Amino acid sequence: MKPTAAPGRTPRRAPSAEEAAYLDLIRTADLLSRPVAQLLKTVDLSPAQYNVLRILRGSPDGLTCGEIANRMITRDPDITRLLDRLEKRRLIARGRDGKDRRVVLARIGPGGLDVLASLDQPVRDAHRRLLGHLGEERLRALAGLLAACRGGED
Amino acid sequence: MKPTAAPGRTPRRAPSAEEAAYLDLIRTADLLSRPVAQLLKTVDLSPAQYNVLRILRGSPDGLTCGEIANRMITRDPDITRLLDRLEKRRLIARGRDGKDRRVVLARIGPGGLDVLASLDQPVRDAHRRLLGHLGEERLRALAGLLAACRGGED
DNA sequence: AAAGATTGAGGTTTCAATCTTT
DNA sequence: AAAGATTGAAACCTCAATCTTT
Repeated sequence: MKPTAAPGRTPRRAPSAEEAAYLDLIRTADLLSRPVAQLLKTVDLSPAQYNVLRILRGSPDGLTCGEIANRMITRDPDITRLLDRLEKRRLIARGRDGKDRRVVLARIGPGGLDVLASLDQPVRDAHRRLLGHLGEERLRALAGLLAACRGGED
Repeated sequence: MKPTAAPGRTPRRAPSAEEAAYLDLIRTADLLSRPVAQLLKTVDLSPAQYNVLRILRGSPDGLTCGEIANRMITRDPDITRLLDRLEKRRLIARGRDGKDRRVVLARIGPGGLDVLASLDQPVRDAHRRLLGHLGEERLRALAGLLAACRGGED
């Protein structure tokens, strides 16, 4: 008996392994990022803003826009206005550098450190809740495969 | 000799395996989705719009907003305006259902099918270019791990 | 001219509130 | 009242053009 499609469903060629993995990857990232974004929203931070704060916490001497852009986990073509919003809330401070007056150094402030501190444990909990059931071994296998994905042509 | 941090870099506790995998996942999804989004932009489609068209191609009898939302690879809380834009370009058509006049059925049109047809090969090529170097075995392992990720608490 | 950052304009996303039909 | 879809307002993202300093 030949395979039959569900009603109203046009059968198409089987998806390639590449396409299947690609879709799984996007879908999974979206699914897992959502609860974290929800958590961040309780303190009115977008994932990108949170990412910037964590980057700046790691470099208390301050970083230029370009350096921040390089370290972002997600590409962002408008660091300026991202920093604008954080500065308006006094979570960070900005200033021109003394030597090269083209560059602007962004630094995290006490307010930013406080917000981050209040999020550290909840974020860790969320990660564990979302991925802890995989166990260390599979998590490392996953990390390895993802690194291999990023080593492709593009 | 005790481990020393890079200049200006505040050392922090080693990230948990969950956090590392989480960040890798988000980063990788962003990185891989970008070239595809670029390709779609050549025909003025966003990834979400492309996703809707593919979903509708699979169901020529039409689907309700709710059904479309369920099948989206990425969650979208505003299917209405997504469809608005596609309808304005005559890639899809919409109409109220006869029986239950609350529901709106969206159907793909000839224009939408044409755009999709023009994209099928380039999209396949992009997937292969991005992920083909992994090989079938690792791709399947990846798909399995991603499925396990989605089977978590949330 | 090039590097670094900012601004303007348009489209998109998001939440919540609303409208319509059951 | 509940399900299904639409609308309003505000924040956000993106591209290209601009400004400033080297």
